[in-house]
Amino acid sequence: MAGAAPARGAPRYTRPVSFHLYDSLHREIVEFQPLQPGRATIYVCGPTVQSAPHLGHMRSRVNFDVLRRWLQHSGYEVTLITNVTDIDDKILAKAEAAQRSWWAHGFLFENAFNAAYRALGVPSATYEPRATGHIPEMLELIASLVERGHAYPAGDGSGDVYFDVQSWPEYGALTAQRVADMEPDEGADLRGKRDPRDFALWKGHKPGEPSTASWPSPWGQGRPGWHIECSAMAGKYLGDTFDIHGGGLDLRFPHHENELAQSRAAGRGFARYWMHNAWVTLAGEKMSKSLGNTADVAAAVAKHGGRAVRLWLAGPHYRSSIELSEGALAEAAAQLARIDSFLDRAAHLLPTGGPPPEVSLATDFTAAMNDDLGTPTALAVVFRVVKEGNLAIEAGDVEAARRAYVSVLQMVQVFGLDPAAPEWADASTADDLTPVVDGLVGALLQQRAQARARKDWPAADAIRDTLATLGLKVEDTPNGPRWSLEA
RNA sequence: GGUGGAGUGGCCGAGAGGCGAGGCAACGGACUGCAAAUCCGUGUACACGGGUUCAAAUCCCGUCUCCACCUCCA
Repeated sequence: MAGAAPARGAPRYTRPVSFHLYDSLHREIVEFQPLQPGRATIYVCGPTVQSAPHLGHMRSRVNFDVLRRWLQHSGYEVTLITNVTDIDDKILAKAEAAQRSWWAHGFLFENAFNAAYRALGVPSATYEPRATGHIPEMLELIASLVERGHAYPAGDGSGDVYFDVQSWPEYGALTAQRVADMEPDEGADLRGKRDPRDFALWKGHKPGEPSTASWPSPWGQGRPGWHIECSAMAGKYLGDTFDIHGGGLDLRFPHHENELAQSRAAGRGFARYWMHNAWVTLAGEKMSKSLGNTADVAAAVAKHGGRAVRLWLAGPHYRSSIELSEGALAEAAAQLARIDSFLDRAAHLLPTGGPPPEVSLATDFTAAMNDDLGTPTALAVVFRVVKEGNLAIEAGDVEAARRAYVSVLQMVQVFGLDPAAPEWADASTADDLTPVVDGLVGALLQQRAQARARKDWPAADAIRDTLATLGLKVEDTPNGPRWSLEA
């Protein structure tokens, strides 16, 4: 559990009736009180589209998707913005190495990220703005900072513009650091900075860089720095002040610290709450591009299924790091199979055409989710109701089984794991073939039934084994045999 | 040097002073032609050493080990 935020201790409350979250700026669990009643505005930092997504990237997106779903389920109208950083040093460098234009390179990986999100059942955000589409908003913000004395053009004529860290006393607030204590960049080239900790708002165009990667500005041709992008886009789509800013814990410094400083120095309220998810580790170390210990999303999805990978990501608490292993993914798949198995069994009990029973969300599930997205406890509630439902089925209590079915379905929807939800439609590509397969399997199962009727067990088992080798699982139930596709 | 976390049974993973979250695996049982699924039962876990307390995994002190951020990173 390395990497989690401070203890969730001290002042506790029992059974929060409204959403509470751990605000990483103030380092405590607080009640979520939106700027506008009934509305929640959220900005989550998206990827720099420089290379292929890995499982670590997915953690943030899945967790904030669960947050979005939970707030929606709680009655909020949620506006979620996730940006695409489609211009930066690495994109330029990697595009050149790959002999592609920087925008083609960026779009290639933007698509790859989107495909990965879809594979894990994460729908689009409300808007997903690209940095390059918001240069005017960034220039406006930079101009405002220069005007207020918090930014200055570099002294070396490079055309860079820097944020003046010393001019902003609150700098370091998000990460509880004092500027003086920060590790000095030893021997670093100041490049016209007043202080080595000053960061670039605007980067002057350099010879050799593609001219298409530069835009005119009052300080000359150039392109935006990374941090200013998020401030500008958050401001454009959510306003000067919005509710929640999210992202991975590793973005806290410098990215979020810088966003916070420059936005507030420009007179904006910016985010009212900050949420940071912990990361995915591999052999105890953080998964990251620079370490090279990344794991491919597509491979995990192909092996275990997107829903299992999603459950693996969403099951543990978002502020705990999670270790990637085959065993952990397989276990998530097993957990999912238990839930699905119940849903499958209980679905048959629902009256066709009639309205499903009205069931309110389990109160302890609600309490767990309201307590800073307590997904582990919430998941335990899911399993409890699954068991209750299974017992009801065994006891022939159809009404109780139906209620459990609806209850589990509701909870699973909050996790984004409803097997019937549209985001998983692609996963079951067998759908249009199902009638055909059903007919063929049905014919075989009839033969098996005949064999069983004359107690010809070897023949019956042979049919079952044949189907098993094709990936079809046959189970005998009191209501006759059922078959399903093995995951 | 500064900042912030983590160490829980075979495994994963919650909890945060007093009834062993939950899941996976394992073993026994019920059901089944055999399975599968399901249900029932089986565990005396909280890094180490002290301390506080009627009671400590949870609070305090100390120790060890691990991870992260301060440079691009979800």
